Amino acid sequence: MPAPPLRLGDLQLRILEVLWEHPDAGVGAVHEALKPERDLAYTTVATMLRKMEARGLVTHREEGRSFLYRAAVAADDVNRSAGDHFVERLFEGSLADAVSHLLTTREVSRGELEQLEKLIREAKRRAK
Amino acid sequence: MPAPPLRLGDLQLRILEVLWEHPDAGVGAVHEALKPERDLAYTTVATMLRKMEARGLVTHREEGRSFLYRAAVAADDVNRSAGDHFVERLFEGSLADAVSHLLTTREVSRGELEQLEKLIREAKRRAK
DNA sequence: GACGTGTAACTACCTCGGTAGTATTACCGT
DNA sequence: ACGGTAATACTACCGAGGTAGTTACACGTC
Repeated sequence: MPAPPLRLGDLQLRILEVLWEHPDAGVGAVHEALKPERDLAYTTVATMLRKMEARGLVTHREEGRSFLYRAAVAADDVNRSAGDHFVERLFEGSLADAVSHLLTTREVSRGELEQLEKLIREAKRRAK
Repeated sequence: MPAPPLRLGDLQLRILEVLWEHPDAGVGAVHEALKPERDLAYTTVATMLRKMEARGLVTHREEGRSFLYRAAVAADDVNRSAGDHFVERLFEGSLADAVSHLLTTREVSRGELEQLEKLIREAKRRAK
C-alpha cells in the first residue's frame, strides 16, 4: 500500500471531488462540472487527468471512443492527509491549537458551535 | 495595504517562523535555526530570503557587512490565510465539517478534548 | 599590500501544477 | 466514401518553490 505524500494542487483536488461524486465520468463531463467555477479549455482537463493518472490519482477505462475516469484514491485519505499537513505545518501537530485558531479568527454561528460541542462529547465517549 | 494571496511554501513558512521568533536575524542565523530539520546550503537560505523580499514577505536592513531580516507579514495573517484556504478548499467553508474531520481522523487526547470544550464555551460567550 | 574568509548577488536547474495549442485518430451520418 | 466532429495524444510553455554553484566584494589580518 503505497501512501505517497498525496500533495494535491487545487485543480487536482477539484477534479477528484468531481470524480468522487460521479465515478466513470469522461473528460467532457469533468470539464462540464468544473465549468461554472473555472473556465478551462477541454484539453486542459484532459491533460490534467492524464497527469493525474501517471501519478496514480485516477484510473481510466475505455468505453467506445471515450475514456471514463475514476478516482484511485479515497476522499478520506486525501482529506486526512491535507488535515495532517495543515495541523502539522502551522501548529506543530497540536490539534487544539489549530482548532483554536480556526475558531478565533472567523465568525462562527451559534449553530456551528453547538454542533462542535456535540462532536466533542462524542469523541470523548469514544476515547473513554 | 495589499493583502496578496499569501500562499507560502513549506520552506518559506519555516523561514517566517524563525523570523517571527528572532527578528533581525541574518542569513547565517536563519540557516542555523533551520539546520536540525533541513540540511540546506547557506546560499539556499539566502536565495529564499531574497525571493521572499521580492514578494514583500520580509524586509532587510544592512548592518555592517550583513543583512538583517525581518518578517513583513504578521503570523496571524499567514495562519488565518492558511486556515481559510484549508476550510474553504476541503469543506466548502464549513468550519464544523473541517473540525469534525480533524477530530475523527486522528487520535485526540482527553486533555485536548477538554481544552477544546473550553474554547467553544468561550466562543459561545463571545458570540452571545 | 596581498590573502583568506564570510557575505551577498547572480545565475542556473529541476520539479510540479496549471494551461492550452496542435496533431492524430476514430467514429458517425449522409 | 467522405467530410465533420469529438475524442485522445503529444508537446510546449509559464510561474513558483526549492536547491545550489559561481562570482563579486569587503573586511580584517599578517
